[in-house]
Amino acid sequence: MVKYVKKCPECNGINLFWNKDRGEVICKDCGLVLEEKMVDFGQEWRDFSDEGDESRARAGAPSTYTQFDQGLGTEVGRKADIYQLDRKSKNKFFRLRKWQYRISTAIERNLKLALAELKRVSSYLKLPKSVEEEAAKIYTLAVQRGLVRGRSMESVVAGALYAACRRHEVPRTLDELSEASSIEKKEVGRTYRFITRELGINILPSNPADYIPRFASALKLSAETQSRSIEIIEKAQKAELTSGRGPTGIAAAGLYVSALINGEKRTQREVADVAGVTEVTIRNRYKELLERLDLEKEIKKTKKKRKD
DNA sequence: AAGACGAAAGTGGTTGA
DNA sequence: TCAACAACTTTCGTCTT
Repeated sequence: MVKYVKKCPECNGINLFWNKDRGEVICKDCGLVLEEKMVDFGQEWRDFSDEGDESRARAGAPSTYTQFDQGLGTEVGRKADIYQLDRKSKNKFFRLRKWQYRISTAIERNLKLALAELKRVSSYLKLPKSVEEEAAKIYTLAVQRGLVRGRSMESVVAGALYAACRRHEVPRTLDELSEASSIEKKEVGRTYRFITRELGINILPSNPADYIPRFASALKLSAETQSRSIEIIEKAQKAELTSGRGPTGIAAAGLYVSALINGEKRTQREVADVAGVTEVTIRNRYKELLERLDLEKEIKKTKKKRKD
């Protein structure tokens, strides 16, 4: 596999490799396999590596996005390469190398800092490693596409983490991301939307049920209450009470009702605080749930029981 | 007195002309 | 680009437990 100094037309990533045996060029960032004929363009595709280097078997650490350069470095040429060049080419060569150096060091410095921040926020939120990796990947793509320009590095990190959480179905609220990264909630949401749109990823609305375990444990509710609230949410989804609504509000209302039914009452205030919505939103969802899912009987039942 | 309820006005984002 | 719009919030007064 030979590394090219050329950007991927799909994701604009710089990690393109030419597999000589197969005659394919593969982008390590988006997995795109470029058409063979692109290789034939010859001069467009500059190969700065020397053969011997690459044909040697290489066994290294697995490539990872949380390392700032994925464990792979790019360099324009070596000293040995230039002996065969005339003066003009030499100048060109040095110019190129200077630029390559400037660009790559700037990007690498940024990535180093950003990934440190990313790790900090991620561990603060106790996110799984897989999410951290995904976020690092998203951030790396964002940097390569120049999406960080005009935005603070921290907010892009927060946005990338938020996106990664959603893709792995371990959603955190914007409030939590905001608190962990000390970026305003609005800003996190804004950059999240921006980078997901620009990178063309994701866009599947998060499932309210994904929030239940975390909210429930924060409120010290029993496992029965948890599973009951998930049932309620599933019913609500079938009754089309969930589309267009904020998932956290639905999760909060479901949890509130099931707590009532199981005689583990929490105030609307408590649930609202944990879920990061207001009491009003809980009330609205709660009302809809009662109307459409006739849960009133069940609540009355538990009320009677408590009297006994 | 605390919690639940609901009306009214304001905010930020989406959508469609 | 702008206005209408839906969801959610803030605030506040009233009712219930």
